[in-house]
Amino acid sequence: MARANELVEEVLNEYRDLLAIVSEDRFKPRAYEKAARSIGGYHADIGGFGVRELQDIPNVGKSIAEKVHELLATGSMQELEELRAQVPAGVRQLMSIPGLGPKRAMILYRECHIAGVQELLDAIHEGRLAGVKGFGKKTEENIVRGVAQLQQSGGRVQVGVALDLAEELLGVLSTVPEVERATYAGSLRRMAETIGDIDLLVASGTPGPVMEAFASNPYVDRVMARGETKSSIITTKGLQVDLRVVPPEVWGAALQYFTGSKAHNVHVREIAVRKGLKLSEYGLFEAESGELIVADTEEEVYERLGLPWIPPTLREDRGEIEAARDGELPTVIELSDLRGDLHTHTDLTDGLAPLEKMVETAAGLGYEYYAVTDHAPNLYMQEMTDEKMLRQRRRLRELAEEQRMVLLHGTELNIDPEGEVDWPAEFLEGFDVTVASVHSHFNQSKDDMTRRIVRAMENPHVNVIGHPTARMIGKRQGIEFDLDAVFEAAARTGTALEVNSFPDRLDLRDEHILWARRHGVRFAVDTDSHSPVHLPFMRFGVATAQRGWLTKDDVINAWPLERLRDFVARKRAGP
DNA sequence: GCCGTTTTCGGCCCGACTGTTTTCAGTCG
Repeated sequence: MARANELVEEVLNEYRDLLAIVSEDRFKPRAYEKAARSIGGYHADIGGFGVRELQDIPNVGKSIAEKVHELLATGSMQELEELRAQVPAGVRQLMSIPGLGPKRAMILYRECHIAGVQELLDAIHEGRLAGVKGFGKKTEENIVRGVAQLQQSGGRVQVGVALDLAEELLGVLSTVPEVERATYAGSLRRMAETIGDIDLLVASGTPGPVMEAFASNPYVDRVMARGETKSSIITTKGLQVDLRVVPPEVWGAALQYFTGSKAHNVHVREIAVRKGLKLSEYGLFEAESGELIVADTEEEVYERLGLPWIPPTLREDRGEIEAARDGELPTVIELSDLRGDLHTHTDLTDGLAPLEKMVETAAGLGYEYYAVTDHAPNLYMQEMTDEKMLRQRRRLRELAEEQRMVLLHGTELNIDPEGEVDWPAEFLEGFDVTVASVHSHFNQSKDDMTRRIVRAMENPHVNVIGHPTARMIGKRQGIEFDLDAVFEAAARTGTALEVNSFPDRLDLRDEHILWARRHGVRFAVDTDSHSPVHLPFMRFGVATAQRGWLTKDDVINAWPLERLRDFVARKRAGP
């Protein structure tokens, strides 16, 4: 089961939104937001916590602890229900439109009785917003554009969300005795960055009980289709899930078929046709006789087509089939190849856990080394000082003595509009490794942005560019720069580009990695963890790296420590 | 509502941007 923390975080965020809509107090909603974040990132499962234990969580006081406890015990919160009665869900939905916040959502509801995105669009088209305070022509245009943007990403969820749900559902299905094998296929198995619907595949000789269990599982909102071997549901979170049950002996062919992508499958089937064969979800057949050749495993299917098994993350028909045919398929990086994480935070800045807790959790993952990279002073809100940084370094060196894992002291620098970073060279010298990122002035011109990032990479003390495009999936486009110029400079200056593993970033994204790789760029697959529970996000970064065809040789934190240190030292030494 | 080397009140991350505003509120990162 998912931790109670995530449920509570979600509920508190809803409470925060509703409070922001109805309340004049700006700080109360903020308090709930902070509590939600602290609970979501808390290292322990709060499922069985009492009020006293809840209050030990930072930013959770008596009042919130009592509400959370009520939620855990009864499944609901009295005061949330009261707010829900005051504010229709559609009003909160208005806040998902970029540029529209709680205040103007409330104006729309109070003055125009608008309680939904479609109602808002209708009102704009009918000119009913004319004269409403705070809604001029420009604002109307922005809303229309914002809604279009929203609908474009419509219905798709981040891969992390889909994966959690898929694993929950597989947990349910695995309790059915008739299920021999069960897994997820489709875009989720390919680890695409967003998922439109989840495809589950089950091997079973008796589909009936499997379908029954699927259609009546606790996540079902409604059953869309219910057949003998194929059913579709909409979950309570609005995501569609398709289940297909196949006979165990055709597992491999079915898995290959339902994993896709469509383009990959079309291409593979063409190869089959040229060999006088026919490939379907039921197996690989002789075209003439219809005789079954293989269906048991994916490996056999590919092998009979003259191909090695192709990792699902590569199956996008981006040249992987030709590469496989020619024996040039890269051995893509695996999670187990990662020797360390080079971008992580603690509660010295905006992380949620102390240094000791982060280090302890990372050590449990079996890393050889681990870098702590808290924010640098120019991100003013973090209130970093030289003294705080040096004190952290001393503590880290102490901790290192009790560790088998090597601890590296780093920082996440801020790339200012001119491409300068926080500290002078003398101070930067003291770090083992640094990440530098764009955190502000996102809308510089493309040329200025390119110059800015290249300038930062030319700094001998900048080793990794963090989340290079600064995009937020489904929320923010990301900055624009000349990709070739930046990738060329990264390779030339010996600066790694990050593959940020956070499921709402995945930055660089797969296409950019493929592109950068051709310039000879090195990469760092990092989690940017702000809590111990973020450290396992590495799997998403690794999947993204695979989708960009990276091998362990391309990734600096898959290197032995000495090679990594040499990478830093060479850059500092200069050309 | 939370929190405390500003400690039981009075702050709360600061700055930029945008649009509608005539000096600022709302929103976002």
